[in-house]
Amino acid sequence: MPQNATETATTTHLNRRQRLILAGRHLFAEKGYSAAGVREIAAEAGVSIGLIRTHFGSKAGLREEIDRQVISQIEDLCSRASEHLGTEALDLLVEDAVEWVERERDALLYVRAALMEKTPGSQALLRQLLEIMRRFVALNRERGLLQDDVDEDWAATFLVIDFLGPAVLEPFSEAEFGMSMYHREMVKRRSAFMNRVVTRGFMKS
Amino acid sequence: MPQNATETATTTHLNRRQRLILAGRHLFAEKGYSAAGVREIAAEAGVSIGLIRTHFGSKAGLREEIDRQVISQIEDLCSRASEHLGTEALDLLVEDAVEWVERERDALLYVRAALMEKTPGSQALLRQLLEIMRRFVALNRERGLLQDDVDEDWAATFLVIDFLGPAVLEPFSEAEFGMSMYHREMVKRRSAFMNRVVTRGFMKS
DNA sequence: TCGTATACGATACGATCGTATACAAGGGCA
DNA sequence: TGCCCTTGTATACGATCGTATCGTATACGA
Repeated sequence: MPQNATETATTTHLNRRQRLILAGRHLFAEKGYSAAGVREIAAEAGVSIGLIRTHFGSKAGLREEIDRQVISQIEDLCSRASEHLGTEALDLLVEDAVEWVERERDALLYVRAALMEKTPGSQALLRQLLEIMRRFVALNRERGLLQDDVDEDWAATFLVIDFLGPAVLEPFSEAEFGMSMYHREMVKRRSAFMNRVVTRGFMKS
Repeated sequence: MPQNATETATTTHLNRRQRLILAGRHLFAEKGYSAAGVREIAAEAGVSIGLIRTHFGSKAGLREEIDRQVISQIEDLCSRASEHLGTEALDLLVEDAVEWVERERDALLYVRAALMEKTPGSQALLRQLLEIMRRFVALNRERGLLQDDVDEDWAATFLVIDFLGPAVLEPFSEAEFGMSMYHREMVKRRSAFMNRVVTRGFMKS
């Protein structure tokens, strides 16, 4: 039943399916997979429960589809930054990430929630982040932008943690810092600090 | 009904109550609050479901009690490190944390899970961590161990993220790194890397 | 225009959820 | 001894969970 006559069958299909994905992503991110019910998701999407079964087979199938879409977004997000080098690339990644978070806040919070529950999707997501950061570190070493005797594995892990950290803190950010971790002002300060840390540190030896 | 005649009423009480707390902590950490059922918790503790109501009023009450105990443990953990200065204190914190994780692995994973769900308990926990790191940074500044023009708020946040990061990655660690994040070898490398980062960074400017 | 496949909604089903109730055993005290 | 409070188990209750089923509406090819 198209909502208006101009919609074709195909767009209606995609719309309902996509509405379910967006609603699921939002509620999984907000309350966690277990706490978010299929009725709630269907209600938020404005469709009936049965559609989840039709399109995704089950609640778990819906999650898998959401995982695919979000992982794809992260790939796009990081591909641009990985073409650059040095702290400039990190700045670029932060910049893109901020733009992405403003546009798709639910996707970020979904990543956060997914990492909390150990699923094949979250494992894939983390592996991908690690891979990206490892390539970044290796590339910088080849170009001589790395200091001597750096533990490259840990450098990559460090970058992953630094990327995920703000997302983990985000739900508490308003209460603790008075604004989102991805607020312009916050990002500017964080970016400046991290830039300094990776090049000079902040403590005397 | 004591399980054996040598147990007094009091120790039986404490044992059953504490067994519920330990089982709840374990299952909340493993599957998340929503996915862990009261029957499952009671079964793991080896008591009947009704005891949760008797001792904690409800499932939520049980969580609050677990929160209190875990927060108290974190307090103890950090109090020793906060009496020291410089990178030495960080090493000390890492050392204590490792010993604590080996002893109370569930507690760490519970912290991780609690941070994923935004509850009063998790908010309190994060606030406490931030407070500890802020004091640490301020103390180091007073003693002249901080470099000039450091954004102290972000330095504290950075330390919190660095403290929580390994816990967040822990469930994936075996698959990605072949060992726990808190394995001796892992800790040694991480400690060395972080020590270097906070004093010199790892990239050329 | 008819036939068929698909999209969709309404509703029913069985399982499991957290909680409430009923009741038993034992300790402390009058 | 009689009473009460605590600790504890067993079980029942209503709600909600995810899923299955079925009827119908729509789209599209012959």
